[in-house]
Amino acid sequence: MNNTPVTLKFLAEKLKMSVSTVSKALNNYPTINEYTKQRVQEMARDLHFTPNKSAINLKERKSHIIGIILPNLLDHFFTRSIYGVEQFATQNGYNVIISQSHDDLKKEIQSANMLLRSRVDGLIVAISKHTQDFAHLDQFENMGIPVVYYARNPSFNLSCHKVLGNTFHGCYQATKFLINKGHKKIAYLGGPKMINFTHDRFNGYINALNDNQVPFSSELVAYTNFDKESTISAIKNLFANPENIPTALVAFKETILFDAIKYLKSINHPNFNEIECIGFGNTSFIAYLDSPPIASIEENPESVGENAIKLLIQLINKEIDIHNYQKIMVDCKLIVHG
Amino acid sequence: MNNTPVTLKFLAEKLKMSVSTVSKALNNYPTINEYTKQRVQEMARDLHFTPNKSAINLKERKSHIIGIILPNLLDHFFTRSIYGVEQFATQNGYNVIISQSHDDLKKEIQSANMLLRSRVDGLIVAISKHTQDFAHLDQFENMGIPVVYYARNPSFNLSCHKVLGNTFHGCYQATKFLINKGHKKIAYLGGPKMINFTHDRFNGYINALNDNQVPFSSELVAYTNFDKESTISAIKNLFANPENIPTALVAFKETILFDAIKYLKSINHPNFNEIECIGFGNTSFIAYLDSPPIASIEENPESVGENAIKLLIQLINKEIDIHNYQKIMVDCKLIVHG
DNA sequence: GCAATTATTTCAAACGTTTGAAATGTAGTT
DNA sequence: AACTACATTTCAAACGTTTGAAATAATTGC
Repeated sequence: MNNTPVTLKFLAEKLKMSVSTVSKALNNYPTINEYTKQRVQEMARDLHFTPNKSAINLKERKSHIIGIILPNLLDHFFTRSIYGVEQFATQNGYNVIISQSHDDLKKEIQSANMLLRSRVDGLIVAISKHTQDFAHLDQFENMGIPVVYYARNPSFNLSCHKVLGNTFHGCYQATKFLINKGHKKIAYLGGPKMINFTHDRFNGYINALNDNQVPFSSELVAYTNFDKESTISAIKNLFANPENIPTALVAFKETILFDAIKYLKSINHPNFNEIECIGFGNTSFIAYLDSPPIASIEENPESVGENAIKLLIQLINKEIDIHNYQKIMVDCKLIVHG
Repeated sequence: MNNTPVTLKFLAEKLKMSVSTVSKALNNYPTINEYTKQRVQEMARDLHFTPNKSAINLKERKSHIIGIILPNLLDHFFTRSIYGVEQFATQNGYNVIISQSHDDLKKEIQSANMLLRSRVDGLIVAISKHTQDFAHLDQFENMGIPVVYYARNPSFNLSCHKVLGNTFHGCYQATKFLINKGHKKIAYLGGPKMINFTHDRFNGYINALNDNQVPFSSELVAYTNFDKESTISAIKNLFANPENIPTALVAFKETILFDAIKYLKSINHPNFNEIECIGFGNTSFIAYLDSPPIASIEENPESVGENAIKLLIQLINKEIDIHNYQKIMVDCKLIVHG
């Protein structure tokens, strides 16, 4: 039980030398005598000296902390993205503080202010569904703290750094895959219209249809807010016209397919066995479904996270100018199951 | 673009008063004149003054950071537990740094050292599967930093603070529920034997059998390491003796039931439809399974996290002596589906 | 043996805040 | 006018580190 904390001063007194010698010895300054260094380092080891981060932070005017604001840790996209961030951050001497907004703007503002008070050296943020005003995030750049937007596209904010999945291309690939399998009636089940990706993905879908001379039908497009009721009502619409029943389905998100498939099964839809589905996600759980999607659009969240942190660190180190706004697109990959 | 950071000194110069007056005005000292306070607070607001946390931390000899080491963010138990921690930590002015060990002892040691260097004010840890030596965690207590073990029981470490699910009782309840439904042949599918909970849960199972005069058969007990192969081989053992086929199954973890159920279905087991399963977990996914478990043992991870952080903060505030080791058990709840 | 180098150590200020003690200002009392 | 009693502000040190400049010690050359 050591009451006196082991500081440089403490070591210096023990060794009967000055604080600066001790500091320089530990930091391996060339002007310090080898023998002195040895003595200091030995003593530091024996007494379990750990430099006080707060003091260093104060001196260096850095916190060595990177903040992440994201909607939710229950969504595997985000937890997987953290892997990419964490690893590279740690390697570069940064700690990561994660704050969840729960897709609530108020909570996002709170998180931002909290991280600002903590004087993070940089911020990575996946904005909430409802973020249209960016004042709480702009504060950071105004103070010279770089911000990288990732995973969700802040389209209202033109001047910012972004790392996004190439969701257009992912949806294009999926649609093309279905076309190649012979499908002519492919439905698109989008997410909430206020999420930009909904439209990017829709464009991927449309382009794939056009490029392959498959006629587009507006009856084959519907949107859901992710909740079960909304998904079922969208599905009802897609299957409303008996003259125009889809045989395949591209969904904004794999998880909404679960509700969709379950519903179609529950009503014993006559064409149920023909319907082939693909969604964004690649959840490990689909292995357990009786009628699983035939493929998944893997978004590579780890890579999205890794790109975000790499860019952020370059910005922190001023290797890239903070106003030289970057946009990085991370490719998706179609994973065919079975 | 403000190059000069807005500090107390900066405000003081602008206002032509001393740094200490500014500081005290912002902290609402009673000795400061009301009018002065107003002027200072107004100026602070206008110039977006944010107190420098590093300086405060240095002064207060606190980091206002709480570390969490846990195996994995992909496991919903842990992500849910974070909800409980985060909320209460934030309310008390603490930031949380989460570090994943990936159930790897080396990584856990690294994380511990990293958090020690960051001089966290307290640590919450769910140990890795392989942690038997606690030197890297004992460091904290030796420096007077309290540690709360949670979610996973560090049975090799007798003197420590613990917050654990009452897993014995959870398993007891589940077994009893099955008995009440008329089952006589209830199997127990445990996790890896090196995890203590495996045995606690087994004891819950056994006690429920005994208390209700259901005979025990060692043929109805098997263990898995969580991976698919291991689970299937355990299931094969449980169903090996045609004279003694189980009609119900209590599993260490809901997710292993997925592999189990899938396997039984795949081999078209004759009694498949009779078999009723229960596991620890309560995953939202089970809603999408065709043959879902009939009930789940909800472990209340949020509550486990909340209890851990509350205890930790009491320890930090010295409301409880660091050597007065506490053990808190959080109840499970049986959730019957359908 | 003494100046000129060079090697090594120490000084002192700074980072931004807090806080008890000391100083100053103001008003009230006699 | 001198004194007390407050109200208010400022001083100064401290938290633990870093780092350029200054001081000191040791070594070399002549």
